[in-house]
Order: sequence, then structure tokens, then C-alpha cells
Amino acid sequence: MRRKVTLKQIAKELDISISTVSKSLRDSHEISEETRLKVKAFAKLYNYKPNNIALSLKNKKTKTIGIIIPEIVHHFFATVISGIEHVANEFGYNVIVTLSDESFDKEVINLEMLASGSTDGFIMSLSKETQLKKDFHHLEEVINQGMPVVLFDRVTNDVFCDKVIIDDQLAAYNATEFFITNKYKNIALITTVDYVSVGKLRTEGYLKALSDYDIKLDENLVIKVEDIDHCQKQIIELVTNNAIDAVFAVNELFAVTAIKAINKIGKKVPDDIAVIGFTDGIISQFSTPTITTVSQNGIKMGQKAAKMLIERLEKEEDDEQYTTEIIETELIFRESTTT
Amino acid sequence: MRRKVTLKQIAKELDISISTVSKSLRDSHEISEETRLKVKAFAKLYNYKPNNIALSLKNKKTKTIGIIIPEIVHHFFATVISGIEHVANEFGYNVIVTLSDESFDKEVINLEMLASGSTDGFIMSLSKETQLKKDFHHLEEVINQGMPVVLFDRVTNDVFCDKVIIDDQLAAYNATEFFITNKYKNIALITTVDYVSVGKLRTEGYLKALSDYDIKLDENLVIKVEDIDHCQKQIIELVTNNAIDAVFAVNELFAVTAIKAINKIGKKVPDDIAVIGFTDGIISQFSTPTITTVSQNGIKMGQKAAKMLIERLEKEEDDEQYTTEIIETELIFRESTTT
DNA sequence: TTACGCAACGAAAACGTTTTCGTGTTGAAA
DNA sequence: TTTCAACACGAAAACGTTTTCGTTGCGTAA
Repeated sequence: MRRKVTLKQIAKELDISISTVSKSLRDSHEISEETRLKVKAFAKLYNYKPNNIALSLKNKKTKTIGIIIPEIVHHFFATVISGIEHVANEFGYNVIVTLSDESFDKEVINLEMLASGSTDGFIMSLSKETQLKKDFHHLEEVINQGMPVVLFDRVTNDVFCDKVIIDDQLAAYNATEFFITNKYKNIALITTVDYVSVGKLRTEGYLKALSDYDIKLDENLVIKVEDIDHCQKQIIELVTNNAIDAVFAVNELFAVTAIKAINKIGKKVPDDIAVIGFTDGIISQFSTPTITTVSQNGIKMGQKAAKMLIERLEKEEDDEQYTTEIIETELIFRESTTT
Repeated sequence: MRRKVTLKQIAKELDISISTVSKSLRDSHEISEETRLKVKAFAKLYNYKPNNIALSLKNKKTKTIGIIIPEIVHHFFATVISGIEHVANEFGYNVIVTLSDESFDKEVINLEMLASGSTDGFIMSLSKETQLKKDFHHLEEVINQGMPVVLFDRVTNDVFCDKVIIDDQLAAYNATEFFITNKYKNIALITTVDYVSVGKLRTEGYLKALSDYDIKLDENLVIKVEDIDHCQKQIIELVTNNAIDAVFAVNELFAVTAIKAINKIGKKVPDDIAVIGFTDGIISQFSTPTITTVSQNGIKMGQKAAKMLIERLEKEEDDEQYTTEIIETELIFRESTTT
């Protein structure tokens, strides 16, 4: 077993000082060509690579980005990580990923863990519990210590930092408007409970569209799902008890569950009831029928978030000008709607 | 902005030595209770947290696991990461994720990057290109340096290390056998090119089942897909030109594409043609019809891989006994088959 | 008084780098 | 011969810890 070789070992072996070795490898003009070449040859032979940890300690830079997200087994979050990772890599950064599992405590623990020197900054999406508690002390703490944070998707107005989001409200408005202008009259909404920030915004977009087109809200057509794993019953009741001709769902799962429920009661998508979902993930692309959806480009969000973070990391003076970037969404038309 | 506080600063502030501060915080009996309490109070007030980087350098342990996978936007890999992350967290480790994008070069670069001090060990799944080139020097290099590596799913016999896999051949055998014993006669196989290790093994399982049941192989019923993004044409040809009554696909995408192709030519799944896929992901669960599939528990694979790696990291003497763990698979019956 | 033991603390090394600031040797100019 | 610059290199600090090994000062036993 050939252990990793250090400057000290090379120095000893060649009977020169550590400084000389270091300078040789960094092509310092202080060192004679003879010595330089000798050291380089030796280093190459023993496959010398500078120790990242030592460099981090010296430079007070880890070249590492911390990602904290609610979960990873989720197409959207996976795409965001992908976007972040590629940009990070391009700029010589690594990413270290931790999961909050939608828990406030885990979010805090992971944040503090990584904030103790492991990363230069953070890219995060808030856990449900954090959004519910509205407790952001942990974020303020790290920001106060000078570590940049970029929030994406599930953000909050209560903390000042860079953010990257989509215009959830507008996207939902557009989807609802599409239904309205295509003569759909009874448009149901399947959404989340209000403390989920994006769910709330999408609900607002739906309501605003109805209001703008002078359509009276029928409360029976709106259901707010608490437990995503047991939404089926609620959705089946919705489609059976109401004469609806369109469904807007705030995520893929709700959309596909609605389609299955509609099939179950003997109606057809899109002929009897049209469906639009949110997030262009695997389900929307491969379910039968494929689902018309609001695309929410996770890759782009990740890329943008990474760029914003790195830009802030690489300029020394910290300006307090935070920006909120909005990623474009679009309606992707598929088989679950007709035009 | 309150920068992070160090031992040195506390020492200066309290006019005592760094050693005393350190010892106080670690509850050394060498220090008087008075001093200890004073230091602890001060440290708490200023929210002192030991710097991970400094600890890593001193202890020569990073408490970090490197994960290198071909891609992350892929349900199976996401579940594996999830499994790894949770076990890692439980044992006080962080995970740092990099993607090879199926490229040999990126795999090598990322590996070398992380091997330079950033992580204590690796959990990897090989890129396609690496499997094609059969070049594993980079792996041997890090293993030789004393860094443990655990390979999962896409592994190779050419490198000696711990591995965690499923019995791809057996799983494919069982799926094929299910078709055979249920009177299906013309069973098609949609698989990958042979250099993808798991694809090859699954193909072998299919062939073995046919052979064991004295069914002659019809070469026309086997297609090997090179480019996963353009498999559609090939698959449509398969189902139109052959009188098949069953399809075994070595992944979800092939399975769902087959179903769509079958629908397109006016036949029904499962009544006219039954379909079994591989990997119990989102597609299998939510497509219409839902797809009978070989479950490949990514969470468990990740957990097991993490446990194996950590166990090896935590015991000092390195034994050379490598083990290959096999995760159980099972057929999950859904709507794409009848019994 | 001397010796000794103990309690409480500090100095310094070590982990692996980079970089600043010497320092000694050479050769050439004055 | 003296002086000085250029050259080539080394010593040491610094990053933030932990830990070993002193080193005090004091009380107590001989």
C-alpha cells in the first residue's frame, strides 16, 4: 500500500527544504531549473497531489457548496442538484448534499454541521416544517457569519439573501386562464395546505384567474391535501361528487392521481375532463395519457442558483444587494388537454 | 457581521492559553472548575464550534464519503443516494456527490479530486464508458492508497473491493420464468448493449430461462438498444413485426416505451401482450397500466453500501477480505401482467 | 528546612500547505 | 580589494485543532 506522499516526504527524499519543493511545483522563478525539474519528476513519479484539506485550512476556502434539500428521491430536486453540480464542477467546486427530510431539526443540524468549516456557502430549499414554524434563526446565523446562502423554490421573505424561484402564481394563473379561455367552466383545483409556500402561491394564481374572468369560486372544487401519501380518497370524492370539466393540480402526483380517479369513474381524459399538472417530471412524460403541465426547469434553477452563489463567493467585498431571480415557466401541451 | 470565533480568540479574550481553552471545552480534569465554566460560558455566548477542516487535518479523517455516480436525474440513483445519506448521517458522516455523466474522464477527474484529502472513502457505480474501456486504474490507485471503495450496481470483477449488487441474472431468470410457466410462448427481450454489466447479466438470465425450459431462442425477439433516447423506433419494429405475447424489458423506460408501442399498433396490455420491466421506479408505479416489475431496492443498496464502507473506515486494521453483498429482488405484480 | 506530590495551567509539536522574509554564495563592477 | 546585485535556497509563520510534556506554585509529610 503506497500512502499519499506529502511535500515533507519529497523534501526529505531529495534532501532539500519543503519551501523549495513547494516553489518548484508551483513553477517559482526563485528556483533553478535543475532543481525544479528534479522535483517535478519526483512528484510525478510518486503521483503527488496537494492535500485539499491543508489547502482549505490555509486559504480559508473549501471550494465546496453545501446543498440542503427536503428530499432527493424527487425528480425536481434531483434535476436541481444536477444543475448545481455541473456549474459547481465547472468552477472547481464540489457539492456536499444533505437532506432535511422535511424536518426543521434536521435542517438546523445539517446546516450547523456544514457551517463549521465544511462549505463556503449554501444552496437550500426549505423544509415543510421550517415553513410551518417560520423559524429562520439558523439561516440568519450563517448569513451573519458571512456565509452566502441562495434559497430556491421553497423560499421565504423573512430572510435576506439571494433567491431563485419561478413565478408560481403567474404560472398557475396561466394554466387556469388556458382552461377559462378554452370554454372550460368548472375548473377544480388540487393543491397543498397553505403553509407550503409554492402551494399557496399556485392557489392564489388559480383564484386570481377566476376572479379576473368573473368566475365565482366554487369552494367544493378546491381541495387542499395535507398528506400526500393518502390523497387518493380526497381526489376520488372530488371528481365523483362534482360536475367538473377541468382539473388543475399543483404537482405531478396530484395530476396523475386525478387522471386515475377520473378513469375509475368511467370518464375520459381529456374528452370529459382535461387535466393540467405542475412540474415537468417523469410522470407527466410517461403516464397515459401524457400530462399537460407547467414546466419548472430544475436544471436551470440549479444552474442559476450555483452561479449566483459562486459569484458572491468569488468577489471579496460583500455587497448587500440581494436579488431574486425568476426562472421562466411554460405550459407544455400533451395529451391530457385538447385545444 | 460576526465572524466565526476560534480557540485563539477565546484564549486571548480570557487571557489564558489556547490549550486551556481546548481542554476546558473537552471537560479535561486538568482544568479547575472555575476556569472550565468560565470558558464554556464564553464559548456558548459566542457560539463556538470547532472548525471541521482543522479537525480533519489533525485527525486525518474527513468524516466524509464520496459518491460518484453516472447521473442523478434517475430515480434509482436518487434512492441509492438517499439510502447512503441517511446511514452516513447516522454515523456522523457527510456525503459529497459528483456525477460522471457516463464519461470515463469525468469519473477519473472526480475521483482524483475527491481522493486528494476530501473524503475518507468512496461509493461508486461505474460509468458506461468505464465499463466499455475496462480501464480501472483510477480505482486501483485510490484503493492502493488505502482508501476503501464500495461499488454498487454497475460493478466489475476486475477490481478488488466490497460490492453491493442485486442478482441481475437471477432476477431476469425469474421474470422470464414467470412468463414461461404462465403459458406465454413468444417472449421478447428489450435489453442494452452488452458492455453495460447489468444489461448483460439480465440478458443472460433471460437466455438461461429459455434454455432451461427448452425453448428455442428466436433472435428476432431480442433487441439490444444502444442509444436510450432513440429506442422508440427499434421497439415499434419489434412489436409490429413479430407475433409476441410477452415482453421483458431490462429497465423502466424500455418497458413503458414498449407499452406505448403496443397500444399504438392497436393491441392491449396485458391482454394481448404482457410486459415486465426492471427497477421499481416512478414510471412503473404511475404509468397506465401500472407495470409489473423487478424491484431493485435502491434505498437498501445505498444503506448497505454505506454500512460496508463505514465499517471498513472505522476499524483500523485493514483486512483484505472483500465481500459482495446481494440485495434481494422481487417481482412486483401490477396491471401489465395477468396471472 | 527539604522533599515531594499534586493541582492548574502553558508551550510546542503535529497535521500539509503557501508565502514572506531572510541568508549565504557567486560573479561582476568599481 | 571592496561592494553590491542576483541567484538559489531555507526558516518560519500561519490556518485551527488536540495532545503530550513540561513548568509553575502550593500544601503537606518527613
